Amino acid sequence: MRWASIGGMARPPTSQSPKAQHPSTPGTGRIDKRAAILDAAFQVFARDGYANAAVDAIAAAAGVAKPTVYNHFTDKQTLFREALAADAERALGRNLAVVQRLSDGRGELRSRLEDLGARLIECYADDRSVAVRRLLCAEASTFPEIHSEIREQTGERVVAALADRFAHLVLDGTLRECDPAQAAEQFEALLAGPMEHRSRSGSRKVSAAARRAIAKAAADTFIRAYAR
Amino acid sequence: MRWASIGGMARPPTSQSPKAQHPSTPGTGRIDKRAAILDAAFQVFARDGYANAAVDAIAAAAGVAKPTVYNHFTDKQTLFREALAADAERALGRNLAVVQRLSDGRGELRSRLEDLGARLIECYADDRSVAVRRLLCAEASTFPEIHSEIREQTGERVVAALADRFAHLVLDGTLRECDPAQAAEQFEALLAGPMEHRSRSGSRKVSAAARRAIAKAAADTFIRAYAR
Amino acid sequence: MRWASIGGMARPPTSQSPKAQHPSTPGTGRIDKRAAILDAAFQVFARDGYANAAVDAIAAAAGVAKPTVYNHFTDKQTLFREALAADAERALGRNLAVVQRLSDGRGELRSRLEDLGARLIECYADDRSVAVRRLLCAEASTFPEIHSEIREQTGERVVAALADRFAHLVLDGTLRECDPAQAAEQFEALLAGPMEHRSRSGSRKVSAAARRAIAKAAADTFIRAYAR
Amino acid sequence: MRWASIGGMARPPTSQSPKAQHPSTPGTGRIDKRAAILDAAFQVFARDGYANAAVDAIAAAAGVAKPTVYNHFTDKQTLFREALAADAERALGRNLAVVQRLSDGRGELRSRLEDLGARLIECYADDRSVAVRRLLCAEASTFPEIHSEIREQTGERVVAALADRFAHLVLDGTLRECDPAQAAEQFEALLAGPMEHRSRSGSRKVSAAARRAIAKAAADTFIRAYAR
DNA sequence: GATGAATGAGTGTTCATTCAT
DNA sequence: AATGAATGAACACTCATTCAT
Repeated sequence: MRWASIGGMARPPTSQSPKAQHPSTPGTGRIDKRAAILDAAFQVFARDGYANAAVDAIAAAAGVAKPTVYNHFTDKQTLFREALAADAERALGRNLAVVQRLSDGRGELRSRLEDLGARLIECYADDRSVAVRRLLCAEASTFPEIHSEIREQTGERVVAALADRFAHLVLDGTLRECDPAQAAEQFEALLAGPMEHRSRSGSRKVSAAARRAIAKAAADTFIRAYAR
Repeated sequence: MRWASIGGMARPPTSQSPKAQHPSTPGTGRIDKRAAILDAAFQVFARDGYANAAVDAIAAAAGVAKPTVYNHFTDKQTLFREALAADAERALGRNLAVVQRLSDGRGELRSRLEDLGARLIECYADDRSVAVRRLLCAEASTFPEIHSEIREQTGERVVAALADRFAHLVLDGTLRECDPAQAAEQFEALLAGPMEHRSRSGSRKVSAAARRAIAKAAADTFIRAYAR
Repeated sequence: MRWASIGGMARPPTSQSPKAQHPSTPGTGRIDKRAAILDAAFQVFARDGYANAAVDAIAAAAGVAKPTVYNHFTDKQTLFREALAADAERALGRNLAVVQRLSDGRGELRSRLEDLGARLIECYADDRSVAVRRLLCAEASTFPEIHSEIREQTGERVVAALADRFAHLVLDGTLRECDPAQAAEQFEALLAGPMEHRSRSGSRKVSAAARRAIAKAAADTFIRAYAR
Repeated sequence: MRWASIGGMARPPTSQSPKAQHPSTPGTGRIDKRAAILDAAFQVFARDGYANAAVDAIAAAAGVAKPTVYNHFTDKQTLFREALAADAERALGRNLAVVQRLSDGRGELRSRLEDLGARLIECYADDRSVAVRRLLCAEASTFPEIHSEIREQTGERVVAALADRFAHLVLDGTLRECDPAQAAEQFEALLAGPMEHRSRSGSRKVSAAARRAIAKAAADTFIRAYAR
């Protein structure tokens, strides 16, 4: 999945009023703050973009003083990198779990692919996912390394996992002889491309029905092209 | 085409030394300057992103003084919008011309699709194209209207033109009964998705061979799925 | 004179209310501002030291906005350098004029030396002189070049001028055969050393009587050591 | 002595790895730390100046945590004062010892003065001495009291001791009738002035030969002016 | 119409200082 | 007594934007 791979689940509501909250478990304070900052950073970066995101705003959102941010992360850049990475990690797990289902599924190929597609689209449409793609794309020239890192940690691995599933399906005769990597890449494209198109790069919501239709169409085209 | 639609041709070498150049035709000076500013703006925005692009830098690149920029374009935002729009217009023509070839072509379906795919990928890989996609994506939340405007002027119309071609192919029996719009959307996705993947959102070059392979694979899958 | 060479005259009262003052001579505005900034910078640096001097404060003192300061001088460092240099130039003239008097004087050697000493001490005790020495000394390790530059432009040349006068006095038999450079260095030391001592590096005033006494003592010792 | 009076001896190598060193005598730990901090503070202040010296850096250099510094010294200011005072105390001893030699010496006046001068110049040229003078001068307006305190503890007393020696020399007829305090002040000036000049306020080294020459010249002038 | 100069608002970053442990 | 973590206050520097010419 180009970007679908970077899905995200709703993050736990961390940043509470800093004074009101006396950390339940002593010693967790540091970690709490670090997590709160990462989370706030992600939200602010997502909302304002890298350049427009004020560290002040991030600190405020995290319920922390500005220097505390710099205490945990040396730089605005570093904070950016780590915030994205943290989110990417969460997303990776979610995406891989979805792909795994393909092998576990017992049903007919078509329904299994439709289901897989629908779930990957869900990941792709997730707000945090959209935000990460935007940020990565926007800062691709400023932070080329981030882009590579995160993509390798997520997108690559998801497509690879997908390719692995397809390879099995080739072996057991469900799919025709083909390059599983290419098949995976195309399956992902058939999901993400139309979604990107319809959602206008994530700037408008796509109805559940439309999402389902995209998954159906992708599965249909894929089966026509690859099923034995 | 999601973004491939926004291809660009090399723009004419505009920004010359401001003092050295005395506009040949008197009265053209204003227009010259306006064009020079638009061009410089595009380059600087493309290089630095919206937020990081200094109006100073744009003015310098255009060989004008900063207030001159503000005389022609009220805002940095306006300048951004117009610079992108100017580029999009150029790109649209190029893309439509490419799509038109599909109907003119006389050869076999496969080779015509491969050719079309290769040319669209060329548009997609063009530096200015990449830059526009990046900028649109990056500022999608800041300027949602821009995104829609430009997409409608370019992407939409290109996919529509493609759908129109496919509709003809359905009528003449080359393609099976299907929704031409969906077919167009998917064909575009099969080209753009893998390109985006391989080029890491345009941050690394994709070899000509690889591009050709993507076009071939897209045509192959498309034919298997849609040819009668 | 070690530092006495860097005397200063009261600078003309430049920085007036910026709004109230419409530059009498049109076109002088830029220069006015530049001078006002230099002057304000000197005062603030002198009062607070380099590190503690806020550019904000300098701008305010000059009746200018902060960016205007950066418009005229790229850096805080540059501003510092130029402010000191500007002052040093003024001081040099004053010191050289004083030394020149030695040759013009017609009276007895002792009274001429006492007079010279007293005038050099006046230069040395000048507030701006004290400030420059402090700043140079304080930032000697941060801006080693400044130190050299200014010293060469001032201190060196004053001692050299003094040596030149003494050389003449050797030739006309007023002073015994000796190294005029060394004599100049020592004469300066006999003035500046006790002044530095008594004024506690310029942090307390030395009475006019005490200053006169120092000059007298220096002249006396010098004559005993060097007069024929 | 203006500043020559503030000489320094190499301070014992205090700051060891804080963890590795378990104070041999229990209970000495506090004192060890205090000394380590003072020493580190001196070094950092000397290197960076007062304003630029980070308490962080001092703590690190001393192998302690920042709050430990604040436990021992309430303020950055206090730390500064005490660090300078500690160094001054060491220097005083050294300088007085040098002056004492004048009376013990048995040789001819000239050689004794030359020797005294050379030794005082040695003190004056010492790195820590140079640093202290710089710091005192730099912060003279910020901490006027420090300046007085330290000068009284060192400079004053050294000049006084010198004056005392000279008084004896007047009594035993070696020197002519004169004000011994003034003689002392001038002798010191003849040493320190040229040194300051030649070393460009301590920012470049002065060769041993040049130092010797300065001492010789000072002794010569002094003898011409004050010997019977 | 074009410009040199000026500015108000804001940004990232640092530092002396203080709690809670 | 010593520390890790947190903070409020500043500060250098930049930028989009506007006058006066």
